[in-house]
Amino acid sequence: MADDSSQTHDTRERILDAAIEEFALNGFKNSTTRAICRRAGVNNAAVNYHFRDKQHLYHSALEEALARHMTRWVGEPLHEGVTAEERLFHFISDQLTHMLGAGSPDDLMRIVSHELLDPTSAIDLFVAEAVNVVHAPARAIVQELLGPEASPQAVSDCIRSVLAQCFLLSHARAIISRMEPESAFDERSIPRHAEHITRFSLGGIAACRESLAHQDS
Amino acid sequence: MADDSSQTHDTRERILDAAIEEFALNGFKNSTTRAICRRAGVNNAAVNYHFRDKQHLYHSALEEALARHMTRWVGEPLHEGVTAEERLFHFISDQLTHMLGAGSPDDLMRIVSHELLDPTSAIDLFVAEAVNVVHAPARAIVQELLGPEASPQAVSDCIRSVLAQCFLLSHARAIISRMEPESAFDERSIPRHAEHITRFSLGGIAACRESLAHQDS
Amino acid sequence: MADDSSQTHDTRERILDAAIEEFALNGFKNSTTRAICRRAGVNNAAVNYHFRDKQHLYHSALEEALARHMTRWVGEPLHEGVTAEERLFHFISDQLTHMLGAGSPDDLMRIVSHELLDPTSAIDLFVAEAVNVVHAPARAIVQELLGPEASPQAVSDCIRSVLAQCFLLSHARAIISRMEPESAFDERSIPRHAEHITRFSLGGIAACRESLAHQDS
Amino acid sequence: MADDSSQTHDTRERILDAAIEEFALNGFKNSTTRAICRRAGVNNAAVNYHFRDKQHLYHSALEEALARHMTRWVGEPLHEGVTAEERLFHFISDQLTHMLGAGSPDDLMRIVSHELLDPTSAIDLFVAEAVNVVHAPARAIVQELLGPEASPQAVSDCIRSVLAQCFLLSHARAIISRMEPESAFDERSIPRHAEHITRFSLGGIAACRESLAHQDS
DNA sequence: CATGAATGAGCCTTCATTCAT
DNA sequence: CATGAATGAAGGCTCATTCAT
Repeated sequence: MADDSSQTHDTRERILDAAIEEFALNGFKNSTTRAICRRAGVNNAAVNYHFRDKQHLYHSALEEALARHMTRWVGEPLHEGVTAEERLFHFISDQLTHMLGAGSPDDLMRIVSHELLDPTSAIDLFVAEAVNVVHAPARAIVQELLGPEASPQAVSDCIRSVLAQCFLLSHARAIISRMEPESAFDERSIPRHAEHITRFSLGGIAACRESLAHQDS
Repeated sequence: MADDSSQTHDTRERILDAAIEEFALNGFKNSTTRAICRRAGVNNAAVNYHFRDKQHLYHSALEEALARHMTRWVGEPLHEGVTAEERLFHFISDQLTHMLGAGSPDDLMRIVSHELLDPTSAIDLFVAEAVNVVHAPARAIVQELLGPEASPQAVSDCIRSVLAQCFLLSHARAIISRMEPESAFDERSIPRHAEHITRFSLGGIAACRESLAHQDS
Repeated sequence: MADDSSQTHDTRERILDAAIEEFALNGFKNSTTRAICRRAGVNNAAVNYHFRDKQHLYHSALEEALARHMTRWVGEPLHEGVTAEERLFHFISDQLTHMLGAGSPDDLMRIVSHELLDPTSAIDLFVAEAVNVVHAPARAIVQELLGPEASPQAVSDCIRSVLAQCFLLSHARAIISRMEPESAFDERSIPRHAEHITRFSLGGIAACRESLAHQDS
Repeated sequence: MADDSSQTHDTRERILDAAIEEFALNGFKNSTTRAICRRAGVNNAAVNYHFRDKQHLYHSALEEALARHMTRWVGEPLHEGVTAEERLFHFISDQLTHMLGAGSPDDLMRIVSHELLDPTSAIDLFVAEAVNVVHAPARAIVQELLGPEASPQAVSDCIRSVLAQCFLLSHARAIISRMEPESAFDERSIPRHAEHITRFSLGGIAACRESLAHQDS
């Protein structure tokens, strides 16, 4: 009976779960409320009752997915005295873990990808989140590596270069795994990728720092 | 008769043109044969008559788009005696031009992105093209920069790091332009981005080369 | 307890108020219980709770509207010694006031109009009311004007002719105001219309009286 | 086979027929395209294919109903030398015939009534038709009866009084037949009603003429 | 060779109603 | 006494496809 009541009452929750999965699979327009309701095991009209609209359901689903992502992302602050290089490695590992790790983070990435292809008003949610949760910590690390005189522009360029490498692994998986079947793509390969990206990025940032130094003098 | 055949060819061709643009904009499922036919100025039934199916039209459109892209990508081989650094810069500039440049190349990128999200059998076409047209020249350059002893694995990792930076600019445009409105994103900004990516990548590759050296010894 | 009962009564009453307005505006089928409940500020299920049904609510609303109309229509009996002509003018003015005057009388007219188009069993309520409240006084006046020998048939014909002129102003307002934008249609124009209708009707009744006289002789 | 082809090809026509009947019965909002298509024996999507929209179907149906009405309304011009009184009787008989006569004219009247209760943009069609086909001939007759000095306002008032009596018979049929069951309402009663309305109206117009004369002097 | 006409499936939404609390 | 939650039915519309010509 406890099971029954819990099963009965969280219709809203179940719709959100189903919506996140469905929107991740097919994007906004290609997802159907019917499929979402079927997946959630509720009546078709429930979507309109609880969320007014397919649009509003989408927004609610995005916010929910982001919220879940944030709670999981504890972002354990590194101990004092850790070098910027080590923090960069940690940051990259975190990114890869959240992008490639099993479970719903992948849903969020797919939703982002759909938004990138077909931006709706919801994309602003991601921009805000990206700025606060990803860009801010990255900026601290990269600024330290580039030196205090590095312009915001230069820092942004390097952050993009770092994130791009993480992002590609998640986004182009379909092609990469076809081109290089030998490079495994499961969770166990994350450290290997993190190492390469860190090494490559440290070299890249160092090169940029040198270039800036020459430019100034 | 010449008139008739040219007219016939025109219809098919016009549908293909329209389909490429439409599929690039909206992906496969979100594109409607109606919109394609309206854009092409032909009857709704023409798609089914000439291509049997929406699916078959999609595949034909992809092949056509790829073919056009290949013919345009003459890939003028660089003169002998050019340093690997210069060739890398050229390669990156080419990539950015084809990804960000106005016109149909962007169409192809969008189609690729859609395929990455929702792979169909058509994705193999892109894999083959990526290997032949993009990866092969990149491999030559990076191998030279990494040194002859660098393993294929190491080379692939670096190629990915380079391409990732190009790809992000094209794919995450929607977010980047919202996060950094100051960084222009038109064709004129390509040289600036190419310079940064080249510098960053050269530094990264150098770091990887050093690491390999240490590892070996 | 007094508080509770007044609260209860309030809910039912508020639903009735809202229902009358809504049914007047949109008729039975085009009115939604949702809109009624929203307007009344009560829960959606309240309609079914208090009135079992949309149908039953409709009948209750009609009865309520009629009852309110009756209490308002005190029909102040004219002083003795007033001529039939003056009483006719008064009668016509009354009709126009109740048909065109602002406020709920108009609601009742609209409900009647809807019933005329789509008669339900509720129409009998209106027939009874029309006979008692409208037709009876009119009959007295017209009979006096037509003369005592006038047949009920002749009297009914003339009553219809008089009422028709009043009714048209209320019912065809949408067309008339478009055809003759200059003739104002607010409450202030009632006397002007009443004068014309009275004059026209007196002439018409006189003509009928003459005709009856010729027929008899 | 001739039957089959004629049956097959006039889908548009059959939809229009069904739409006129359905809209006459239920008005615009309460009519469903499904019911119309069922009645017409065609697919649900046929409405959208042939008329784009429920709205556009409505307009097309109105225009068709009006056109049919016009062709039937041959309006045989009266011979010269006919008195205005006789022409008025003819006019009123025509109106009653078209309002009460069997067949589709009733459909048109019901659509008009629905429009009067819930005006849409389509009401302008009726206004135009009313002006041209009904008001213009009536104005000629009434002006002659009222005398050349009668103001347009006075003429309009009398026209309304005449038309109101015709209109009531068609519109309030549901109540009248309940109040006076003895007065038959079929086509055979038209002459009797026409006679009364003519007599009443001639008397009314005469009274107005006298009043105008007094006013002037 | 090509097309106008027609169709069945499916989508999003609204509505009146019911039920458990 | 009253309500939030949930539902089945239905409605307008779009889409890819087929068919007769």
